[in-house]
Amino acid sequence: MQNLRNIDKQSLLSQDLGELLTEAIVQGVIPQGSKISEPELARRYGVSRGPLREAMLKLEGIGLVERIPHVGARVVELNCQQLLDIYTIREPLEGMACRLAAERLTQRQLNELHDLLEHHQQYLDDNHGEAYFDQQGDFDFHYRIIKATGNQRLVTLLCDELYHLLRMYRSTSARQHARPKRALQEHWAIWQALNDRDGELAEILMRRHISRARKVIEQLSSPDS
Amino acid sequence: MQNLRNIDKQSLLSQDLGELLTEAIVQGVIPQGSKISEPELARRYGVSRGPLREAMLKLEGIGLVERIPHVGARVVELNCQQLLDIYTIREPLEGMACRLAAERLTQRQLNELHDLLEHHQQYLDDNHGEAYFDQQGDFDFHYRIIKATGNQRLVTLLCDELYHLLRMYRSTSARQHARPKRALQEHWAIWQALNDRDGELAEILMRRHISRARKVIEQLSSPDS
DNA sequence: CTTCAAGTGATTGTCGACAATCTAAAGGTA
DNA sequence: TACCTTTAGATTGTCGACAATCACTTGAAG
Repeated sequence: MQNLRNIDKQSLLSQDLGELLTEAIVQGVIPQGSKISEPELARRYGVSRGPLREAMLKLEGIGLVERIPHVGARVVELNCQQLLDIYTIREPLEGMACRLAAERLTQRQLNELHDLLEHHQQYLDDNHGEAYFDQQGDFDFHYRIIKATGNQRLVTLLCDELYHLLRMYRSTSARQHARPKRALQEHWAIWQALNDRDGELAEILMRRHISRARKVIEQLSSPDS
Repeated sequence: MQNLRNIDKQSLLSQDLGELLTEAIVQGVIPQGSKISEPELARRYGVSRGPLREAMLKLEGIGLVERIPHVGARVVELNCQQLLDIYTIREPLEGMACRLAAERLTQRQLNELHDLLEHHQQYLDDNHGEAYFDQQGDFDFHYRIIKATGNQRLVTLLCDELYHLLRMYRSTSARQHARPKRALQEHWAIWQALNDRDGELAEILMRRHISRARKVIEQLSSPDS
């Protein structure tokens, strides 16, 4: 496990550690709510506590861990309310991203999006229950639209921060993406609007897409309706 | 300057340093684009490089400095495009915040908002050109609405991250808040909608409020219109 | 004069160690 | 038994030092 010492170019130990720990947390290898012991992790990865602490700082910034002074760091426990909060933020932001993307996506990017959806479609039609690719394809679609806005800060905010938490939730929650086919249909509709350069419609469709997903979570959290 | 060693309770050196440096950068004491030397700052504040590096990591997370491996950290240079990007993000987010706040603000909070605006109004009427308080009051208004949503992640995102950059811009750019009275009028209109529990209108007004401010910046960046 | 190479100085990244603080077990008292 | 104090252990926060890398000067060749 401790083959970290990358002879590679200028890769920083703290940076590599950050990515490694992010994956470990997101995929549930380090479970939610578990305490993170600096000496233990440092031994496990064969590094000093310095770079590890710096990596933890980064994870705290993303919101994957919570640190309490003189006590230590724990992996966050993502309850339903926090997840709903994330969707509340995503809805207007990604809606806006769609509107901008409708203006700025190149024809080549639109074609690539089309291929992505077809690829995704085929996977679902073949009835691979493989949640991994489904999730990958789902996120990829959203990522590309967000990046197409050209708003670097928006990209960082959504892709580098919030989406880690979503991936974590989907990895650790037993039920994975309750409605993959319906979601893909909605992606197709969004793509159509983008391809028509209809930003207004694309925004509405994306907002509904996220809003529907949010409602599914809402019902899970309060099944007394 | 180096009276950092707080005998206070459990204040972390890295944490205090982070807040201190944030203020220094936001207020322009450390100018935009300037290089940040770890040994120099460490000497100046009488601390080791460890906590200082951790503070820098935090600042990088906020977006106040940029770090390049093996080279060092620089204070970001906020060009107009990046500022526009921030407003692009704020518009839908704070609009949404207003809609939620219209439902969740208590009467007491609404009254406090009212007092805040009256206080602000008086300052402007007395023709204090004091940009500082104007800015303070402006931000306060937005802060309170955002916090009223109860969405902690939204609060962190806007108040703890994006708003530092705005404060930095207003402190360092010569022209400060070109239209304080007009902006206050818009705040009053928003308050009115909030007080009427008209979330839909409050959202629209807030979006326009931010959109107008964005247009002012847009014209500054490209005066050839 | 320009351009490239080597060398020097400073800065960054990483490490191990020590002090301050917290956690938990042991023991004593009501 | 319940509760508080003490104490031992471990963990976190901070420090100073060393190795790796970069920036800049010096010098030489074309």
